[in-house]
Amino acid sequence: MPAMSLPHALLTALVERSSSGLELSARFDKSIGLFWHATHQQIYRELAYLEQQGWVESVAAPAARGRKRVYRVLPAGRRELRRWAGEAEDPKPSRNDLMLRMRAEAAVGKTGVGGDIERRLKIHHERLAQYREIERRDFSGPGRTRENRIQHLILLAGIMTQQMWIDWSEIALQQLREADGEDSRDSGNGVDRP
Amino acid sequence: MPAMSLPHALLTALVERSSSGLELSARFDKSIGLFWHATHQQIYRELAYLEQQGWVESVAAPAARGRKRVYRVLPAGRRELRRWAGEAEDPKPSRNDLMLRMRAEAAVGKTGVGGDIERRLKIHHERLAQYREIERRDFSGPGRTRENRIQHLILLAGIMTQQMWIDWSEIALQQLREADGEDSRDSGNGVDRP
DNA sequence: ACAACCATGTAAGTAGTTACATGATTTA
DNA sequence: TAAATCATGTAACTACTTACATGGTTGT
Repeated sequence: MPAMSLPHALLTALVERSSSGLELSARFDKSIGLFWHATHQQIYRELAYLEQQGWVESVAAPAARGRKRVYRVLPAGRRELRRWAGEAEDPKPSRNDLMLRMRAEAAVGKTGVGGDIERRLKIHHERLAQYREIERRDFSGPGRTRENRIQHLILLAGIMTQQMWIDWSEIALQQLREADGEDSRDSGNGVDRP
Repeated sequence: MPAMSLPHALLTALVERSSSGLELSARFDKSIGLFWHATHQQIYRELAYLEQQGWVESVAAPAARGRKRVYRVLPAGRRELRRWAGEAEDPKPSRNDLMLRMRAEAAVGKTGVGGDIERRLKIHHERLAQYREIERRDFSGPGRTRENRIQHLILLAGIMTQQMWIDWSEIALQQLREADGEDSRDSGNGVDRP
């Protein structure tokens, strides 16, 4: 059986709250968006699939505008979600194009990849600040329910990921500066590996 | 213009050493494999594309078996690789299905996701040990060339990633055990956030 | 001559992205 | 009544995966 992550991610979001496609699309980026992304086109396609499987039902939104439809999870959908969540799967090597560019730089010489690392460093700092703010807002009191703890753990994974790339970027920039410096003069600075 | 990461990853691997498709496929997993994966089917397809672009040329392997062809990067390929490596691109939120399953567990109750975290913890430990071994073998002397430093940085990113998931997994398992414990009795253990 | 393996591929399907189309409601 | 924006979709494409096919070489 294939992985089918996206349909189950949507099922989860709909268990948390029944929504229309566009509402889902907006909520998706803010919550699950830390570790998965989907465009609205994909979401509409998958919603049709969920309904065809009998996992959700949809009704035209009452007293609402246009063609809006609200999707609601059915018991069969909850069962399916529980089944899927218990499945085991190996962690996939995450694709990272920066690492490919690094390797290309190693192979063919200076290409300016350092500039991109600086750009990304800023982005990771911004995201970290955002996540810390969410943590302060939603997970600082003694909320202690199982659900609350798990959601905090997911956010924590996001925080740790951003922090890791910040640490790595700073080491990388320092190493690249040093390598460039040694080309001209001044070799022998104290450099320690992390 | 699309990202086109895979063709450029292959170009990089071929700059490092001219190879046949199957050799590439094997080398790929060991080096670039930390941050990208590709099946041999994909690789053959992309090799045909690289040749069609005039970035590589291939010759029937001399004194070799069967239909084996060896691919070699042309000057235009090097130029293209340098151009691509200097491009800027935002870090993509890495897709992580475990985080989806966590969120599903938060939404519909206990599903046994903890068992999978334990399984993954072992896998991350194994990978970390492997990477540390590579580090010891290939990057422990004072190799100090720019190329050597960059390749070490890529490996370092792999090491830091594994370490991060080990740290996270241990926190997560502890939190899940606590949440389960508090359901029955014994609430109030000293728990600190990292 | 047969098994094991080296080497390259085709076909079909799943997943994700980009560009564009369409109509309905609200706001200026 | 025009612009903005809400809401849902289609079409075409790129990227990746899984299953299978085919022929050549080496070892027994």
